[in-house]
Amino acid sequence: MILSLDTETTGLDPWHGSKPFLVTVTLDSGESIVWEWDVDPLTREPKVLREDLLEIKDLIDNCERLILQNSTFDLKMLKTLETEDWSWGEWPWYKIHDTQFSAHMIASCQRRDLTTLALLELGIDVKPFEDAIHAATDKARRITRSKSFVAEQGEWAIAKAGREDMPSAGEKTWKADMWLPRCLILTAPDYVPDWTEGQDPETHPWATILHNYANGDSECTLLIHEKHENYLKSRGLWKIYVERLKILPIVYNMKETGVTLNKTRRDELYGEYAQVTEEIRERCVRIADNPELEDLPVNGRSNALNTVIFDQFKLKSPKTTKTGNPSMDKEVLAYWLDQLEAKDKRRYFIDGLLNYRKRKTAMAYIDGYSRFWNHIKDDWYVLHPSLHPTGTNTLRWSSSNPNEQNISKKQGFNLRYCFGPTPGRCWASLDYENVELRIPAYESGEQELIELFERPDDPPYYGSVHLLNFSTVYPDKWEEAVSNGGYEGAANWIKKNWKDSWYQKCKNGDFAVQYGSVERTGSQWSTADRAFGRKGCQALLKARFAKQEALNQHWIKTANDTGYVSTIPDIEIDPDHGYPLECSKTEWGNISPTIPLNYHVQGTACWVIFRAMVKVQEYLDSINKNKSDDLKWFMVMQVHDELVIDFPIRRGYEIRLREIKRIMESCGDYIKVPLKVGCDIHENNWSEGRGLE
DNA sequence: TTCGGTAGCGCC
DNA sequence: AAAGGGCGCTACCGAA
Repeated sequence: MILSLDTETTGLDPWHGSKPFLVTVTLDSGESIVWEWDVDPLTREPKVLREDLLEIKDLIDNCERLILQNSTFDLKMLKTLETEDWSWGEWPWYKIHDTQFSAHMIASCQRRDLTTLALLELGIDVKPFEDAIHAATDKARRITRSKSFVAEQGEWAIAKAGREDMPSAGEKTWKADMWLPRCLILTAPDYVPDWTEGQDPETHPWATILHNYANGDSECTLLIHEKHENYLKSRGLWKIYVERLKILPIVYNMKETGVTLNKTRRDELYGEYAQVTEEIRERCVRIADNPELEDLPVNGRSNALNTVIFDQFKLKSPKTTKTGNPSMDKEVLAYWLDQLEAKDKRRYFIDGLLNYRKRKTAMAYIDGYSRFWNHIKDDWYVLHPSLHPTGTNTLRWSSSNPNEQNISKKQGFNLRYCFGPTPGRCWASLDYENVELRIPAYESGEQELIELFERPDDPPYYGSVHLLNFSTVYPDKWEEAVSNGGYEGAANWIKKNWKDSWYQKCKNGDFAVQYGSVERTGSQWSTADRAFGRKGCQALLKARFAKQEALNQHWIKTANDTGYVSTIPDIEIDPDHGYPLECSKTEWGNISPTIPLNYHVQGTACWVIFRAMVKVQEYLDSINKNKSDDLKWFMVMQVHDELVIDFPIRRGYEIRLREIKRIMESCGDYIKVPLKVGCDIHENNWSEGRGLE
C-alpha cells in the first residue's frame, strides 16, 4: 500500500505550540480519509482524539511507501501530538518519499508548492479552493476581532504578529487560522452573516470548507509522486533521487536539536548597539535640521531621507538601484565619505547613517533570535530554524525562522559571539576550503591553480588564489612587491602594505569573477574590473586561465541547448548522471551567461557536502549508540560549505574531529576533486576558536 | 488593514 | 537587450 499524507496546522512553529488540527491521507486504492479536530479558540489547542492517531499510525506502520510534500515539516507537526504515554515511534525514513525533492530534480527553478505542482503535473487548479478558504478565514478573523464579538465571546486567539506562541506570524498569517471558519460557525453561528436562525451549523459551508479542500491535497500529493517517479525513472535519475532522500532524517534531527545561544552575550551586544544607534539618530536628526526627518530609516529608504540626501545635501549617487533609482547603499555612502571634506556636516551625517544601519541590522537579527528561541536553562536558549534542502535553484539549502545562514561575522558586529556550546559541550566548525575554486580548477585541469592547491606552502603565492590572481591582474604592482619583499616575501609585503587597498580590491574582483561577472568590451566596465579598480583585469585572468574559461563556455552552451547544467557525476552513486539543475531565465527569456558555471560549481559543492553529511551522520550514529543525549554528538548547522558539530567535552575528542574531517575530505573522491577541510574548535562561542592541530 | 514592490544588508 | 551567483529578513511606501 502506498500512502500520501498531508496536515493542516495552527501555524508554522511546532516548537512554540503550533499543531496539526487536520490530517488527510490518500491510499493508492483511491480511498481518502480526513481527520479534523476542533480547535479551542482561546488556546489554539486542537482537541485530538487518541483513536484517530491510532488509526493514522496504523496506516503509516503498514504502508510500503509514505509520500509527503515537505516531509520534515509534517512529520515534526505530527510529533507534537505525542503525549507522555503515547508516541509514533521512530519515523520509517526508509519508506518516506518527498515530492519537493522529486520536483527539485525535475525543474529546480520552478516553484515547488503543492498548488503549483498540482496544476503543472495534474492540470488541477486548486487555487479557487484556496481563495475560498482565504476569503472565509479572513472574514472569520474580522468577525472575531469585532468589539461586540469580543464583548460576548471573549478574546479569541487569532494569529497575529507579536504573539509569543507563533513567532513566525506575519505575512501569510491567515493560513494559521484556517481552523477558524468551522470553529466560528459551530461556536457562535449567529455571528456568521449568511447563517439563518435554526439552521444546523454543520450544514453551513464553513463547517466543511477546509475538510473538502484538504482532502485534495493528499490526493494530489500521491498523483504527483507517481508522475515524478515515472519521469525520473525514464531519465535515469531515480538513483540520485533516492540517494538525496537520505538527507531527510538528518534535516529532521538538525531542526530538532537546534542551535544554542547565550542570553547574557546577546544582551551585551544588543545593549551596546541600542545605545550607540540612539546617539547617532539624535545627532543625524540635528545635523539634517529638516522637519521632515524625525527619524532615520533602519535600512532601505524613507521619503524624508531621500529629501535630505538628494534635495537638501545635493549629493549625487554614482550608482543606481536595480530599478534605476539613485542608490544609497553602503558602497555609495562610503564613496560620499571619501568625496566630502572632513568638516562638511554632510559627512558627519553620512558617517552616522553608515554606522546606524550596521547596528540596526545587527539589532534586527538579534530581535529575530530572541523571538524564536526557546529556553533551556539559566541563560541558555535554543533556536530551531527551518531548513529547506530544496529551497534554492541549486543544491544549496535555505534556512528561515530565523535564518541561520546569515549570522554576521563582521568585525565589531560578530553575532556569532552569541552562539556556541552550552556548558560541558564544545562546537567544531568544519569547512571546505576554497571548494568553489577547486572544483572548476580540477575539473578543467587548470595546472597552475592545481599546483597552487597541491603545494600550499610554496612561494610565491603560498596557496592563495588571491595572490596568484594579484600577480595576474596587477603585474606592475606584483613586480613592485617582489622587488621590495623578494620572491618569497612578496606575499607578506602585499598583505602588509596593500591589505586595505590593492589586496582588498583584488579579493573583491576575485569574488566578482567567481560569482560570474561577464567580461565587457569597448568602453564598458565589467563588474569585476570595477571591483579590481582597473580595466582589463578580467581579460587578463581569462587569458591566464584558459581551461577554466573553456569549461565556462561548455556549460554556457549546454545550458543554452538544454536549459540545464548538471553537477559533476558522483562515481559511487551514478557515474553517468550528475544532478540536473535548471538554469534561471532573464526577463527576456534567455539564460544569462553568468548562470551556468555558477550553478554547476555551486551545485557540485553542495552535492559533496550532502554526501559528507550522510557519511558523517553514520559516523556520529556509531559514536552515539546507547549514549544519553548529553553525551551525544550532533550535527547542528550547515552553512553551504561548512558543518557545525556540537559535542560533549571528553578526552580525545580531537581524534573524532579528525575522523569527521577525513570523512568530509574523502567525499571529494566521488567527484575526483581533491578537497581540503579546515576545522575550528569553539569552546566558548562561535566567534572565537582555535584550529584543530 | 493587507499586500506587493523596493531597498538595503547579512552569509557563502 | 544586458548580464555579480544563491538565499531570508526588516522597514518603508503606496495602492487595494
